[in-house]
Amino acid sequence: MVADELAQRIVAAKSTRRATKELIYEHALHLFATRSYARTGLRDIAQAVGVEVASLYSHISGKKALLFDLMEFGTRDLLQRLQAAVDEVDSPALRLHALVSEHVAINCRRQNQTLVTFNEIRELDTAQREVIFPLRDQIAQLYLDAVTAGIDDGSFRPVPVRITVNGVLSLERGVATWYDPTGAKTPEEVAELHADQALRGLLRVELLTAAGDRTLDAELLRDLVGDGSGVPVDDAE
Amino acid sequence: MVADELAQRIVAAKSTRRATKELIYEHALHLFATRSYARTGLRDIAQAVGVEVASLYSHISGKKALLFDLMEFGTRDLLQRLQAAVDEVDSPALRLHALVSEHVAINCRRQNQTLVTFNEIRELDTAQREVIFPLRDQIAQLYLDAVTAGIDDGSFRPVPVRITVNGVLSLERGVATWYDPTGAKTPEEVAELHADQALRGLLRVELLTAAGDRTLDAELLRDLVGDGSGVPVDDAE
DNA sequence: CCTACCGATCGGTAGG
DNA sequence: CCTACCGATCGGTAGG
Repeated sequence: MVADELAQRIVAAKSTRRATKELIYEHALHLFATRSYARTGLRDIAQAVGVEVASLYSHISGKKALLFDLMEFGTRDLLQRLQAAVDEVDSPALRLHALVSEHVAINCRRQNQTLVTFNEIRELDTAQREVIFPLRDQIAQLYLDAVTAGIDDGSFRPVPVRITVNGVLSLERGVATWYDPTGAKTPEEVAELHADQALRGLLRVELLTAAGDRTLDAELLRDLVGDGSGVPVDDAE
Repeated sequence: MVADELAQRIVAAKSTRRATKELIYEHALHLFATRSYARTGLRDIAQAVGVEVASLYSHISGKKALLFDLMEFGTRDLLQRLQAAVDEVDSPALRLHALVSEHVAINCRRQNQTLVTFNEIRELDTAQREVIFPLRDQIAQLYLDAVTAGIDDGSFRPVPVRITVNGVLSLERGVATWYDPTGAKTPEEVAELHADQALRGLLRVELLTAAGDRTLDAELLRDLVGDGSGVPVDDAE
């Protein structure tokens, strides 16, 4: 090939550089989620994007780094959204409700992200996992804090905190495995259902009695436990 | 090698044939669970067992068939145990309680089995999956029946059945990812906690009011909803 | 971004 | 159950 042709190619490459990099990450996420990381070759990703394998290396440093980037971005983003969801919520019950409904909705909307993040963690090397695990711990801590505070202020039963939180997190992850975006339920509806279910397992019975069989949404919860700025209302209804 | 030596080897092989086959399945399950199917080579399994790769083929027909056998056995065994657990239980609430506590205890005791069964399903080919999926469907059906019957007889709230069951099954699977057999809780304790949590999310509030904050074990449930052989006791306590 | 290519690994087989 | 070996695939690189 003559020099001009090469120059031309490089110019063309640069003008679509950002788009190509995004395409790589998009298709990689999709393939990793549906076929698994191990069963997805760089050749599959290159083909989906429409380039040769060697060309991938102007955008990524390797297959494992590609997986790591996807997992790190997804986990960081999730943490930030959950932190934002509980940011100015004082009442523990309302905080847990916000965590569960936000988390479930995210796991519905970004199924592939969730699936890859949890199915492929073993593929990372130790150094990479040492970045992801603290992020996960921070997410779990939001839940641990909410449940602990809820027990302390008397809105939750005195459950074993760690196991309960593990249960809630498992429930949320599971959503990514079965949620059907073409089905009847919206992410928000699934979120509300799971939040209701989780809260009912935790709230003290006196509060549940006041709620009856109505859905435990944020508004009803605020009536039941107060908004954290004053005395809990335990004779609502 | 002379004929005598070969004969000797074959005799030695036959006398430990059963033991070797079991060793292969044991080590394969352990390696698949900890390192994943894709990252486990037949060489790893052979080394763990203490034979050469080629020798594996007198016991198994291939790597994928080995995975399939493990998954099929585990799933069939689980189905049978769950069926036995609900066999002569009439009350829907008691049936769900039996399902959850038996299932959670099994997933604690056989973590590797559970992890492999759910993490590696994508590695099977279509024909193999067509054996496993109906078994899973039968397991899910036990839950669907219990929840539906519980709504019909008035012990459960009118929840969306499918989503609720998906939630319970996710919760149970999750146990295999975090349960620590060297930790403080026995499988039975974890089982009882999760069964309590699940039942509280489902029972109608009048029944919960009668239960108060006591653990919803089988005995208490029988008092609350009856044993299915008579009229539900809804004014217990 | 492409052509051409490589070393390593892997599941599996032949034959005894 | 072992020795010896193979074809296929894969992540990745050199060089333009």
